[in-house]
Amino acid sequence: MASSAYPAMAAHNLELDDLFSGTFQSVMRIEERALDNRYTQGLTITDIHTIVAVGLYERNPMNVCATRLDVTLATLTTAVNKLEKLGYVRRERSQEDRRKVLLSLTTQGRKAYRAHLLFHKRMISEALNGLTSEEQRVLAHALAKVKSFFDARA
Amino acid sequence: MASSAYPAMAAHNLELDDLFSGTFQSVMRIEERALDNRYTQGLTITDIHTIVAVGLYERNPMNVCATRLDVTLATLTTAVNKLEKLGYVRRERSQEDRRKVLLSLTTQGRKAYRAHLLFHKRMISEALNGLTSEEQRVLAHALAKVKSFFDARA
DNA sequence: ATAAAATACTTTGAAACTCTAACAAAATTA
DNA sequence: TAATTTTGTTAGAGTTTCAAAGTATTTTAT
Repeated sequence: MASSAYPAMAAHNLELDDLFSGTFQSVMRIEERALDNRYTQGLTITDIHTIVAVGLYERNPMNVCATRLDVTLATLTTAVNKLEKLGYVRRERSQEDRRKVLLSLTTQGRKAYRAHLLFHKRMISEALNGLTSEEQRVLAHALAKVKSFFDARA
Repeated sequence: MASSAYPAMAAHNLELDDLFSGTFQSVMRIEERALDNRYTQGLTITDIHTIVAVGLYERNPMNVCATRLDVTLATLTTAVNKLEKLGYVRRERSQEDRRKVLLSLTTQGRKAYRAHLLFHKRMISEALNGLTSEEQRVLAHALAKVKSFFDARA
């Protein structure tokens, strides 16, 4: 299961760089496995990300969702084609601006959203159980820092 | 640039769960942008991961590299086809066991490896500039714990 | 010793995800 | 009102991945 693709070392010798890559990959793998849920059956990680980008109780134009996902409109169109056919996402023409296609989640789509979110929260909170609250604080602080650093140059 | 696809919140309100997803995506995006380096031109993230899995001064059978990457042999075969053609990776039949194909990096492959590694280290160290070394220690410890938690159920 | 099974890898064919470029429709601007 | 911009879809192609079938080599069991 290839914990990290980088040479194996004792945990205390792993540098932060390797830890970040490794941890993220591990989380991703687990996330994929959680998709045989009753509410997310037959969906891929990409589908879930699309559902999340549509938003729980929002009606967003393609535009907005594509930006959230950092993909082109063409990509989102095909993604939505699938999810609309499967009954997770709804398409409506905007009345104010008839160029726009507004996306929203169906009831089934909201169930999938919540199932994924719940799983995610549970995973993370279990994983963090072993940490002291000091460790949790530092971890949150560091992650926020790393993220904002990267976002600043994106 | 879609920092996270999840609703925007102030950094201090972000939960660890969102931080993980968000940070991960941000790092990935930046990592991709760093690939127009002199030594990594024309390579994708996947290619870099493959190069890393081959190892700097190792001669590993396909088998081992595929496991490190958590992909099938078929997948690795096509990946190596490309990298061999481009001159980053070398294939040799093992003399001890002629079923085995041993992979190693060419000089060019090692340059790409080092360029990527350097970039990565620099990114992370810059990003963590604001943390005290004590905080960095705690962070490393916390990440290692989280990672091992996830690996245990992979 | 040799037949059967296992191992290591490649090839083939297909699916998922992505993009660019060309197109169409509606709204805005000149 | 004509030109431009915005919003989205379609068409065509590239990349990455896998499962299944096939090849070559080694190991195991008889």
